[in-house]
Amino acid sequence: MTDAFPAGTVPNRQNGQVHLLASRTGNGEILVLSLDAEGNVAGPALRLPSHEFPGYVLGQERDRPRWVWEDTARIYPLLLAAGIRVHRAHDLRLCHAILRQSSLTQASALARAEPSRWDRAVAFEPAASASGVTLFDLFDSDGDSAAGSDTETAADGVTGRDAGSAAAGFGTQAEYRRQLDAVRASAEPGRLRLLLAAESAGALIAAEMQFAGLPWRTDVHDALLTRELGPRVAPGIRPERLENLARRIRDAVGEPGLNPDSQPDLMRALQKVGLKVTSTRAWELKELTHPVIDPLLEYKKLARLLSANGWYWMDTWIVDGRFHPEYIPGGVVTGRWATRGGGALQLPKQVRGAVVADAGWKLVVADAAQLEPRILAALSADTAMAQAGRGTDLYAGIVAGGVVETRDHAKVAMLGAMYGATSGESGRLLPRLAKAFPRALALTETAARAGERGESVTTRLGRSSPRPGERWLATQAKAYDPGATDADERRARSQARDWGRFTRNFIVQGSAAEWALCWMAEVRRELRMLPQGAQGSQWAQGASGSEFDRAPHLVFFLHDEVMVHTPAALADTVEEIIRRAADTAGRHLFGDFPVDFLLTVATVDSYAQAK
DNA sequence: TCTGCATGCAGC
DNA sequence: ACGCTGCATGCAGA
Repeated sequence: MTDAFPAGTVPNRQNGQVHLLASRTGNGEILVLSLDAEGNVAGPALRLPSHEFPGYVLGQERDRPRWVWEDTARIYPLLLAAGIRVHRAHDLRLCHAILRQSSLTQASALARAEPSRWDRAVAFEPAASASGVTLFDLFDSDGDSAAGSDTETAADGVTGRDAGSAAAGFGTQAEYRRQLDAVRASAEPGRLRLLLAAESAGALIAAEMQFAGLPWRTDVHDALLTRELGPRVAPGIRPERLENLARRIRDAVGEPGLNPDSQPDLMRALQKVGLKVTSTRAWELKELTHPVIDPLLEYKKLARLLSANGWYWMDTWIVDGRFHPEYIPGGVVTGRWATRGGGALQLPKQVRGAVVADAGWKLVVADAAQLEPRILAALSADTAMAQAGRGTDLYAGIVAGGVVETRDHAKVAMLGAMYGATSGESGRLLPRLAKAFPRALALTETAARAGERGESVTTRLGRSSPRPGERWLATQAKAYDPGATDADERRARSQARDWGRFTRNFIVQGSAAEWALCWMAEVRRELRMLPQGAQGSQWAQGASGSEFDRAPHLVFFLHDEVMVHTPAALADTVEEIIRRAADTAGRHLFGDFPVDFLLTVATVDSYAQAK
C-alpha cells in the first residue's frame, strides 16, 4: 500500500497541508508534533505514555473497554493519526444531544437542567484540521468552554484521580452519570442504550472512514473528464466541448454575446425566441421543442460536471489517491449523517468510475433495498406491507399483491406516503395504498397530525424531533387571534402542514438512520474480528502503514449504502458479514417482527460497476 | 470587495 | 405546495 497518505499524518481538509503529526514511537509513547502550514515543527514535541489516554475504562464489555469521552470528532482523529484504533466508545456530546431532546427522557435531570457546556455546539470544529491543536490542548485545558465553573476536565478521569465532587458539576464523569441516570429512568432504556451505542459507534466509524479515505484514481477521473469535456484547461477557461456547445446555443437563439452560465440572460434569450419558460431548470426545458434545447441541456450537464466534480475538485479533495470527506454523525435533525467537503453526499453516478479498488483489492458495495418502506412496515407492525417485501423487491411485492399496476406506481405512492404528497399521481394512488396497508399509513398520518399540532415525534430507538420555534408558534397563535385575517389563517395552516410533513418523514427517515447505524456498527465489529484484522497487534506497525492498509475496512457510507475496501481474497467473507449485519440490525430494532431487510451487494473493482 | 440570498442540481 | 441534504454560481445590496 503506497498511495494511502503516510501513517501518522492528518491532511488538512482544504489543501492537503499537514498541521499535526502524531506517531507511536518504539517504546510505546505517543509523540505529538504540531506543524505549521509550511510543514515546520511549530512547537515542542509532546510525549504521552500510551496508557494515559483520555476517557476512562468502565470495565470490560465482552473483552473490550468502552472509552467514555467528550467528543469523538475532536479526539479520535488524533488517535488514528497516532496509529491507534479504539473498539468502543461513548460519545458524551452526541449522546447528550439525543437525551436532551428525547421525549423518553424529558423528566430526567439531564433534560431539565439549565443549558450547559454540553449543549453548546462544538460539532463542527474538526480538531484534526485546526492548526496547532494537540492532545495536550484537548485534555489538559478547557479550551472549548468559557464557563468559569467548569474546573473539572476530562483529564480527571484519565488517571483515576476523579473526585466524588465531580458529580454535581459539568465535567465528564458527572455528565456520564447524568446520561446513565436518564437512560435508566426512561420508559425504554433498552432502546436508548442501543441508540447511544450505535450513535457512538457511528462517530468512531466516521473518523475512521475519513482517515482511511475512499480509493480514488485521479488518472481515471482525468480521462473521464477529458472524454466528456475535452482536454484539461486552466481554471476560468471553458473546455473545448463546453465552448462548442456555448456557440451552438448562441447560434440557436441568435445572440452572439449570450453567456449560458447566466440564468437571467438565458431566460431572456429563451423568451425572445418564443419559449414560454418560468425557469431554466433542465426538467422544464426537456418538455420543449426548439433547436436550442438539445445543446443547452448538454451544456448544463457538462457545466455541472466541471463545476461540481471537475479538475479543480479533484486537485482539492483527492489526496494521495484517497477522497477524505468529513462525516458528521448526527449532523441532520433526523439522525442521518451530514458531510462536509467535496460534496460526498452527492457523489454523482457520472464520476463513480474513478472509485477503484487498489491492486489485489476489491470494493464490496451494499445498499439496503427499499429501506424506508421496510422500516415503516416494521414501525407500524404492518404485516401485510412486511409480507409484500418478504424475499423480494418490496415495490414488486406491492404490484404482485394487486395494490397498484406498476412498480413505478408502487414507488411513487410509497414515497408520497412518507413525504406527505397530496396531489399528482402520488396523491391519486394513496387511497389504494391506505386500503392495502392501513397500519402503515395510519402511522404516517398520526406523525403528521402530531407535527401539525406542534408536538414532537420519536423514532424507534428514541430520537425525538425538535419542537417548532418561536416564530412558528407565533404564527399559529396569530391565526387564533380574534382579529386574524384570512391570510393569517392560510399562513398558519400552510405552516402547520409543512411541519406535519417534516414529522411524518422524521419518524421514518430517523428510524431508517438508526437501522443503518446498527448495520454499519455490526459490519465494523465483525470486520475487526476477522483473523487478518486481529492478527498481530491492534496497533499500526509503524512505517509499514496502518491497519487500514492491510485489512478490510469501511470506506464509504451514504444513508442506506456502505462500501468496504477489502483484500480480494476476503471479499466473499465481507459480503457475508454485511448480509448478516443487516439481519442483526433488523432484530436489534424490531425483535422478532417478520420483516426482511434485503440488500443489493456487489463485489467490484469500480464503484461504477455496482448497481 | 465582501456577504447573503436565490437558483439549480447532485445524492438518499 | 413532496422529506432530508451540500455546494457552485451569479447577482444584489452593503
